[in-house]
Amino acid sequence: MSSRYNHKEVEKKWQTVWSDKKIFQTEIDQNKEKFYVLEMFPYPSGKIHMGHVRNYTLGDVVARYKRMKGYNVLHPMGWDAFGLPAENAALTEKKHPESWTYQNIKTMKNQLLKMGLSLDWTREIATCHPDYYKHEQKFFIDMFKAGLAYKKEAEVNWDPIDKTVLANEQVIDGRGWRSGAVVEKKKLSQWFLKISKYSDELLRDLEKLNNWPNKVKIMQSNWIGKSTGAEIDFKVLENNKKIKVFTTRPDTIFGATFIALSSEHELVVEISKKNIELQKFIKSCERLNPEKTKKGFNINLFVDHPFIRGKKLPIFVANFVLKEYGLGAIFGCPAHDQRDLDFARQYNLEVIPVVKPNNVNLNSFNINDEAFTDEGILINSEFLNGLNINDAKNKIIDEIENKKIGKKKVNFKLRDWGISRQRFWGCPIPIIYREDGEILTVEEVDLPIKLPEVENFSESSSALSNISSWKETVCPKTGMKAYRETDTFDTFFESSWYYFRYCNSRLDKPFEKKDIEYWLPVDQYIGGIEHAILHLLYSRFFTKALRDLNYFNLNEPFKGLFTQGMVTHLTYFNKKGEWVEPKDVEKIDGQLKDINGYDVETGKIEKMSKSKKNVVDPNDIINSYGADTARWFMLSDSPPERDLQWTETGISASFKFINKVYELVDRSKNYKSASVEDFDILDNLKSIINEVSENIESFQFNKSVAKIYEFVNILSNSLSEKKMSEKGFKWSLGKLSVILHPFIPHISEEIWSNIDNSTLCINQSWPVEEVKKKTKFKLAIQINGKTKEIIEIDDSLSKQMVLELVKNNDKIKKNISGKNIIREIYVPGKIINLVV
RNA sequence: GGGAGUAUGGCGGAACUGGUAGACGCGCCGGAUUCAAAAUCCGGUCACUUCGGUGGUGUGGGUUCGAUUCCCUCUACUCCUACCA
Repeated sequence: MSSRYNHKEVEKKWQTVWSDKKIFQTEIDQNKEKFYVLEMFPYPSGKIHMGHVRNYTLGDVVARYKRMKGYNVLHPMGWDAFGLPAENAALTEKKHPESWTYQNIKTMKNQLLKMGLSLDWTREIATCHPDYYKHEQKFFIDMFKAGLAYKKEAEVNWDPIDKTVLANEQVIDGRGWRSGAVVEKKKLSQWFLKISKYSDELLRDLEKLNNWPNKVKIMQSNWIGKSTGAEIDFKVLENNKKIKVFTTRPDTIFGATFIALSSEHELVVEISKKNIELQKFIKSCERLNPEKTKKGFNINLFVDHPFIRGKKLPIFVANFVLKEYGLGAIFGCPAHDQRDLDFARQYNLEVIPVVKPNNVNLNSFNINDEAFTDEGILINSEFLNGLNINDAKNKIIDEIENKKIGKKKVNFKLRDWGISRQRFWGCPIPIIYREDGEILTVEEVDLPIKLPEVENFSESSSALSNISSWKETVCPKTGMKAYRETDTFDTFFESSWYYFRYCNSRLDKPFEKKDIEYWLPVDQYIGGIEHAILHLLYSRFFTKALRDLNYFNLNEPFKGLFTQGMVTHLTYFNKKGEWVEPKDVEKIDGQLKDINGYDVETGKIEKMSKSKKNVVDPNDIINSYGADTARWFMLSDSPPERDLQWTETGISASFKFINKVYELVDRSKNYKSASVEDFDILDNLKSIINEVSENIESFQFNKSVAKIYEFVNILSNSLSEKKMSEKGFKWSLGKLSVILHPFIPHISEEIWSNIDNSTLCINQSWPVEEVKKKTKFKLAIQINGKTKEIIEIDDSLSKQMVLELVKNNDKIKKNISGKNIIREIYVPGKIINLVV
């Protein structure tokens, strides 16, 4: 494609101007309303991908628009710089993860700079820098002192060949990704944060997040998993010990026919010490999927039924009872729980129905292979008989509390957040273990605990526990020998507070309270749906925890959230079934061929990924078409929340548009026109401008784009047919550059500079146009709801006058001749409907 | 199994609280320009049609003067979650 518009030159020029004039550097200004726009910061993996381009383009539209609307906009960027890929790269390249990371940051920053984003780069952060992570070491110490951080045993994935702990993503089909060895579960003592303390608040406050997608709120709410029920004690006959059970269906207690315990229940652990059969059973369950096979082991002990005198229930160890949920123990009521029923049938246990459907006769109701879990009426349940489920629940809970054998209980699925990672490239946990067994937090003056310098990074140095020179230390108080905690933080720790750090990223404290008060919460956060639960939940927790540690007074970090769709691309594969890169595919005589001339077929449209080879490199696109073209394509057609399909025709359409706009401006330089009546045209343009604004406000950028196409088409048409006055045309071009600005800022500045060389387009205020009320409108005439004719009428006409006009219309006359009009419905400004 | 969402031309997608279905872009067709092509510009483009019309928003039904929009049924696809007692 040829063009006189030189995107490389123009884009570079304006990027330099913005940067030289420090346009995007922001400071607190109490006279202006603030607006904090944030996109989820990238992991510095090497180069930016289309997902980043889409994410940051969306954010930039908001940031530039809000700025032109007069807000004091904070729009920062940084790097989520700790993580496993750096360790892997360090192993293969024999370099320190740090140098690999900073190299990537440099490359990716250059790529982002070329996109022309309105970022305040003076606030840039990299979470792997000690000036960043030293503050989170302080947070951890505060949390530890406040009882929010604690240590307990937890399982990790252990690779017996590499003798290393593996992250979940390093375990592929149960095997270590590097060694291929079958991964073992190993128990280690690890650090946890008490997010569960905030379960209720995290759930409740979701309701206040009005500018969050419902989908995300539902996902978080399910994850927190609140359920109300009861805790009930069962007494073991043989030894008088108590088994505590959690249930959401205490109303079915009279249908209880057995007790089931998880293999890690303390009673089971105790018994299994002396019972080899039980040990074998537990071992055999490890390889079973309980969803397919439910297995139990009868330990020949019984409990008393708390409400039925003399009734004994057998106790099983069962593979379908979860150890992490509730109390690791349940009572089985087979008639009203499918899992219990499956289990009962297998071990010939009693099935006693205690709830029957409302409209079914008691005699004709029985349980076969399907448990009855719907609403109904209590039966076979003494004092509960005849009640509905809800009333029965309340009554039995009262009874349980009266008898002091349990209580009403709210249970959450949410587990505490395990933050220990047995890795090198992460933030060290500031704890030392003294030889006398004391666990101490590192003194504040000794922070940061920096990562060690390591030459020739290798497997053996990939965990801090192997670096004894770093690990060994002395207690600063007593001089006793001590060693450091060698676990590092989960990288979600860094991303849980980076949005606070942007307020003043060079400060010696994590942040200043007054800055937080001005800038937070983030008004618009934008990122992928994949962070719906973990990152966003951890950040919400962190905010509440820091609030309780008196850092500030803020309840929620992100006021508005937007989750964008993925960037997808058609896949290609050859006869051998190998994926083929799009750039290697060519259409020859209607047949797709690869570079070797072999036939290629198209596969599904999928998310861009290296493995499917359907990736398009943003760098190539920006180099050959320019940033504006890439941005325009990202914003056209697809609504931001949906997936965007990358196509070659799409990108060239965007390129065409950019050039068309340039040509239009170029051709209009000597525009001369006799004085013409252009009120209608200008009015139309004005209402288009307002619609562009509305669509930006509601995050429907694809609709803004469509409106801008209309705007440009009108201008282009007016130019060739001389429909507008010189003054009107010049006005329109000015407005065009302004409304283009948030989307494609470079060409926008270029056009603006033709109009006014002394100011910048980014500094113009966003237009709000007054559109005169139309005096005429188009009225659709319907017969029985079907449109037959459209006429233009005056606004001031009464219904009677309109009716007369309509009935005298030739076409309508024909349609209604010989028929009776039963009803006439007139909606002014829209339709008139004659019912015949 | 549980939860959420989506379905409109050849394609991506518009249609405000029910009121002219298909805006805008792509593709395709025709024309202009050109020695020719690319690029560019102009026009057309839901289907059927006896050119009067008729049908049409995944399926079937309902409410209404009027339904892409509201209610019910079914189907297909996508995502999340999963023995959560």
